Amino acid sequence: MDPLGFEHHDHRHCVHAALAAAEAHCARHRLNLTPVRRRVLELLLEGHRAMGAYDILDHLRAEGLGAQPPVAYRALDFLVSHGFAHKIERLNAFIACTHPETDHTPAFLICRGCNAVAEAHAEPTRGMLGRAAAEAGFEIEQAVVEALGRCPNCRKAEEAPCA
Amino acid sequence: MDPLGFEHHDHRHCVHAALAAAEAHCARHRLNLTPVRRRVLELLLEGHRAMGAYDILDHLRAEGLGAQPPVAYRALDFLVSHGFAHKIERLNAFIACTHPETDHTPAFLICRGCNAVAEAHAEPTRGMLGRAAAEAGFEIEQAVVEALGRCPNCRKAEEAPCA
DNA sequence: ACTCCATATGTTATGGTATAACAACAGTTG
DNA sequence: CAACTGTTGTTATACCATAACATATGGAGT
Repeated sequence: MDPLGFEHHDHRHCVHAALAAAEAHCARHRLNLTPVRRRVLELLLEGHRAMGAYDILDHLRAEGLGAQPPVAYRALDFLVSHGFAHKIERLNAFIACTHPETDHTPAFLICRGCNAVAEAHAEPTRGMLGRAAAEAGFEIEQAVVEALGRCPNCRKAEEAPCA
Repeated sequence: MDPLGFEHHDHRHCVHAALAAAEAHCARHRLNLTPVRRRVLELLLEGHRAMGAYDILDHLRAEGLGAQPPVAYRALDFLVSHGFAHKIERLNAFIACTHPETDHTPAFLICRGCNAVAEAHAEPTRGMLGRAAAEAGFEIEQAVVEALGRCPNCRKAEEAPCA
């Protein structure tokens, strides 16, 4: 397990840092990072991959933080709507944001081998799509950009099947 | 109802033309455009918008063409895998392709006012996303590009609330 | 004609994702 | 304290999708 940038890194550290950043952000913006919401963000950060709402719910249940789907979905809605997490439409799953604070339109690279997800940056209002939208008189408010393919690790594994 | 390019057009004609084109393509490529598959494509073309699998299924049922979900899903799988239709991940719905034959990576403009969907063309392997993927060593095989926003008609309606 | 095989359809059952609707409670503001 | 806002808890249900197996249908080869 070493997704996101498809590289290894100090995971323990990044979880804590992201959590602290989220807390600071919420304090600054008068947002209520309740125990459930905080824990869901932590779970997403720890998992460091796309997780289904019911995966999350299983953890919450085990910890006595809520037993019904709406509990998980509400926490996820909060995180997504404030930019702490994103939904991967293609997977019906959620993932912690790797650069919150930064105003960004996320794009995802989803590996079909290991399901790792890396977050990149897109500018949907530019390029061909932006031009097409402008021509059609369409106002883009939000965009889902998800590329499916194979991450470097899985490509390597396929070329050199030494396992 | 006048989606796709967000403009009015001779709908009757485009349904027939698209259906004829699909038939020709299937004949040429030895694909089996069975009654169910043909009818599902026709429904998508007639509806001219994103339709859920169960919407489709309701029609099929009413026409005695199949009563269970797999019937609809299988026909949709066929159409999608041969490029006659696309799945809109964001809506969990399907839409007829507006330019089959052409080899293309579809991108969609989805209006949150009227749910109309226009199909544009994207080149995910270029631009920022392509660069990010190349840097990460990620090989893009397929891409989902879906922009949400407001179509010209709904924008107009909002500015001049004369209804 | 008959068997074999591939493809397509039919059906049952189930699994996975998501939300509506309402009840209860906490904090805070006037 | 009363009214309000926001959060959580719970029930119930709706919606989306597929696994698994049974049944047909239509060639290809003999």
